[in-house]
Amino acid sequence: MKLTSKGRYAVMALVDLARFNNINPVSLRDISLRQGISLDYLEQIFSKLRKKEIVQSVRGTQGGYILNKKAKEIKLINIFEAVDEKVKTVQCKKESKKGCNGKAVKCLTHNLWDELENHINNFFDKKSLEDLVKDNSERRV
Amino acid sequence: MKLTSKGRYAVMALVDLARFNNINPVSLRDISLRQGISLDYLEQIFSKLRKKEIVQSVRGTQGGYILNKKAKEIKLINIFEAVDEKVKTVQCKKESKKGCNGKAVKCLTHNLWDELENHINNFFDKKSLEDLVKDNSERRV
DNA sequence: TATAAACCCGACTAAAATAGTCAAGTATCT
DNA sequence: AGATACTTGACTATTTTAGTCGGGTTTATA
Repeated sequence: MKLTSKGRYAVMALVDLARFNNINPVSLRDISLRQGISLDYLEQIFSKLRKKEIVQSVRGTQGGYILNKKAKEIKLINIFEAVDEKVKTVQCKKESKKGCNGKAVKCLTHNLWDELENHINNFFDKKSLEDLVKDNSERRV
Repeated sequence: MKLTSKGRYAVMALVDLARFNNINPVSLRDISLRQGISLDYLEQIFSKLRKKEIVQSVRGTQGGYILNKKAKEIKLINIFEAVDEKVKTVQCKKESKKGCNGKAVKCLTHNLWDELENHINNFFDKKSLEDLVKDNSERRV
């Protein structure tokens, strides 16, 4: 059970962006340099974040990205969903009226995985980008 | 972020085993048939479970596996650990005194991933095999 | 108005992880 | 002796991940 780089990078990049998100847009180049993430990869990630309206882009020289909402209103879950990093605990998600894996009954542990999914998503639901930025500045004092 | 089949199968198989774990050992063949898991794959999984002393094997005809502890004492976390299904949220785990990724500072989100890991492991720590078996028999009433 | 900085987009690919399969055993009950 | 079942290690196909690459388009500014 592991978190992929895509999700991790997305969060790291947005925390970075949020910290510098004053007047001017922040370029991916800067984020790339500060966070050590490949620029090309960042572009892919931000393309998704933009489509889900988490960030806005500003094209042209001096362009970059800005947050599209307040940091407080951007939850981890929104970020992960935007980059297709959902929590998946079972294959048998389609719930075809009956049970899992084509069988007539729910698999023995179906409830467990549902619970686990909720447990994790609950964590992602609570944490906002603002929380992360705060955590970080506090730690530096 | 997803759970792999190995971990999922391990739990499913052990719940199955726990339910039939009366006097006689339970053969992997039976578990394989009941749970729809490849026998060869189950063998790999049980080899690990045995090495970590979660189950005991009984060889020969009428052989199979039995739990090596009470179902109450087997926690999900023990099962996942046994089959190498740990929760990994960061690459930079080696904590080389200083920070992550060879840099001098902890990455912006390091604390977050630690928290997440704890949150998930906490769930795995609490759930025992007994809980799962109970859940299941209650649901059938 | 030319240029460079930056976003935009889709296709491609190497490496790693996953989810098995396969073959050849050994132990034990009947 | 034969069948059942565990034991072990090597092999492999598939999928996913984590990028790379090559071409765009937009816009500030010199």
